[in-house]
Amino acid sequence: MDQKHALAALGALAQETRLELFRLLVTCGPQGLPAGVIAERLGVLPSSLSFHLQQLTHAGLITQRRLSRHLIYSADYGTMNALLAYLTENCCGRDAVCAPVCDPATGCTSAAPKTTAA
Amino acid sequence: MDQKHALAALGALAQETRLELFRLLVTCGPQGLPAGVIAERLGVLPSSLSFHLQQLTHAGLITQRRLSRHLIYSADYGTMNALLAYLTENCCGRDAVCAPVCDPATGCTSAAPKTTAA
DNA sequence: GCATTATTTTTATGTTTGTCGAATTAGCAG
DNA sequence: CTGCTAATTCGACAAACATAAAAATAATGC
Repeated sequence: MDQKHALAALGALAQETRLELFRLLVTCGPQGLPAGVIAERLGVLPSSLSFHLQQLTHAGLITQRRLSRHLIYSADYGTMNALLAYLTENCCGRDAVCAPVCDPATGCTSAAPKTTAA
Repeated sequence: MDQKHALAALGALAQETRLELFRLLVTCGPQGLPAGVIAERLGVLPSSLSFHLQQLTHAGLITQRRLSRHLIYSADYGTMNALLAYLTENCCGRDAVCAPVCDPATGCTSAAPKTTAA
């Protein structure tokens, strides 16, 4: 992740509706939610939601897929992890990065795997 | 961290100068840097820098202390960690939080210690 | 007290951003 | 093709934001 992408991601998250929306999708995992359900849950007009979904999508924080008439949105954990890594890069003057790794496949583990060595 | 504070932090970071500034301070550790040095390094006018320092301070991402005539700014790792935790809360539908822990005292370790020692 | 350096506050301006309602595209069923 | 639902795009307006120059505050040393 470079500065440009980090700024896009941070800018996308720095808004009430979008932050709620992203956190909602984060808890839903790769399964995601259709736009209509999201609009209802957040209590936001469809046109507004569409605007915010676009911002998050453009920032790479969420992805879209179609299921019949519905558009399903889900969080992009890769971008999320990259953003966290960018923010914590070289923290405390070290070469290390104290970033988490949220991987829905492995069940949301932190940076250091407990048993399986890389 | 609640939504209000998270929004303040994200909004503060969602700006080129401030993101650079924060990352600079993150790499400097608790020691921090005086405002003048930061202004020179980032190539921004003192008045602009002051504005951005205020935004970051108000968001709780950095702290200020005086050293003679200089005002020294340093990153607030506690707020940073809280923000990362907020973003990753209940990820993948679990109760867990895959948040990192950046602690300058212990050397910026991730949630799980890097070596075998617990 | 007065000059000097370090930093902040103020004021003004141009740009970006969020919201809402209406119109539009997209897919599906009869 | 017509109707129906799901979601997006468009257009206009108010609000929030970043920037720069100038004035003001704060601490230090003579």
